[in-house]
Amino acid sequence: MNAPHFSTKQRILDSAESLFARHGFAGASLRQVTASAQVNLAAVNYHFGSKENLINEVFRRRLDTLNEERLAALATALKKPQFGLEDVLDAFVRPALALSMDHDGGAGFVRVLARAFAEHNERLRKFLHDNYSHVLKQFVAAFAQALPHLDKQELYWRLDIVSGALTYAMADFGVIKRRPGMSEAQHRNLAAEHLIKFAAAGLKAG
Amino acid sequence: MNAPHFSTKQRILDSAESLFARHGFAGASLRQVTASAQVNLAAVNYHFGSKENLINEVFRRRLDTLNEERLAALATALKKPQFGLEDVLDAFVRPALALSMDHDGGAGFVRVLARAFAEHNERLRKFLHDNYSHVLKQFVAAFAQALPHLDKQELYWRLDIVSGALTYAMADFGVIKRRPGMSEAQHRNLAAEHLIKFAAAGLKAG
DNA sequence: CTAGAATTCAAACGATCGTTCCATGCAGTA
DNA sequence: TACTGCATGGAACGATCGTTTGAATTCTAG
Repeated sequence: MNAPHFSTKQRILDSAESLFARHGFAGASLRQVTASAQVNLAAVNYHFGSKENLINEVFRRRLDTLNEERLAALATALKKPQFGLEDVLDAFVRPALALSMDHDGGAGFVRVLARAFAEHNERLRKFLHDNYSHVLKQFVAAFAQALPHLDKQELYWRLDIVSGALTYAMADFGVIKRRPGMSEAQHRNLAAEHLIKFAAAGLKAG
Repeated sequence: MNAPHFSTKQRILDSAESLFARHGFAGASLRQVTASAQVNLAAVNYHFGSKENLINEVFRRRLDTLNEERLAALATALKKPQFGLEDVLDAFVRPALALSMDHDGGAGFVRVLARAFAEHNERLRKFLHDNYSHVLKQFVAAFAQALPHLDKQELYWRLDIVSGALTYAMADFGVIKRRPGMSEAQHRNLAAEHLIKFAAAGLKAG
């Protein structure tokens, strides 16, 4: 399935991402992963140490760039003389949406992300918190600035719903068929508009 | 953990629900389930035939009554001279929200439900479709009536986001602490209002 | 009370899990 | 050419998986 001219590590990561998306972290075995990647079984423990560490690296590979893109987009949005809620949401949604429509595996990763949400795995949450909590913090601050009428507890509560909804929606993006005669870029823009409009309306409501 | 004066089947279902919520369907073994239920390992295959059938029965036990309550609430809402979007959403959300705040295991089941959403398991989806598609149909018809300005494709698209968002939100309800000095019933009502307001705003937006 | 059905039990089945070991292949260096 | 390092190979480790078996036990109807 995977071309042999990529490195062993990369092919393992690609196969792991795809199989974790389809069968979950516990449901996909290292034998399935290495068979799909066409590498030896022992290669996983040689290159990654353990299955759990492989899971972490699957996340790190995508989240490093994804969160950089998000922070860059947020910084751009904050430079606007008067930025609004939609600008903050756009900075959060659009990079992930682009990833979810990526052809070389990114779509699978967003489904892995949705699984991680549902898992509530303690070690996985610790890993994500240790590595990416600064991103969440900056966005919470920006949301608080754009939604001054919400107290902190109410804001957290609504952001929790929004992030869950967005993750779920983006994970299903591969399933939803786009209208005939519409390019993929158009479809992505339309989807982003819907998501942002939807989330903004919910956040502002009340 | 489980009182021994309940039937073997019921104790297995209780333990399975709790462990599936915490570790997933593949992650929770039948040995963990039967140990927690304090029954013999073979009891699962004796009473349920297989692990997969046990999973189905975990869903059936809660969804039978949950969907009955939803349909009853929807029928009541439709009797109103002019029902609105919020009434339909209320009929959908409130029974599930009550379950998610139930003390005897219902809270765990909603997390199981969120997992099923993320799983995209084919056999599980078939089971849910075979048993409860008529409920979804009635709600879609009611939503279409309350949102006449949305075409069918747009409605499906938004309902997909809404149901995913609501499931995620309700699954996390156990985590969110209620304000001090507020009764649980008050907290549930407040949460229902927030969810409905949030979902309604998103559905009506644009 | 007893025969027969229903249930529980300990034990084991083969399969598969993550992990480990050690030999082998293959660079680049002295 | 011999040595050294990393990388890969096949094979096996002990543990655990879902499932099955057959005997022991409990329940129930006549």
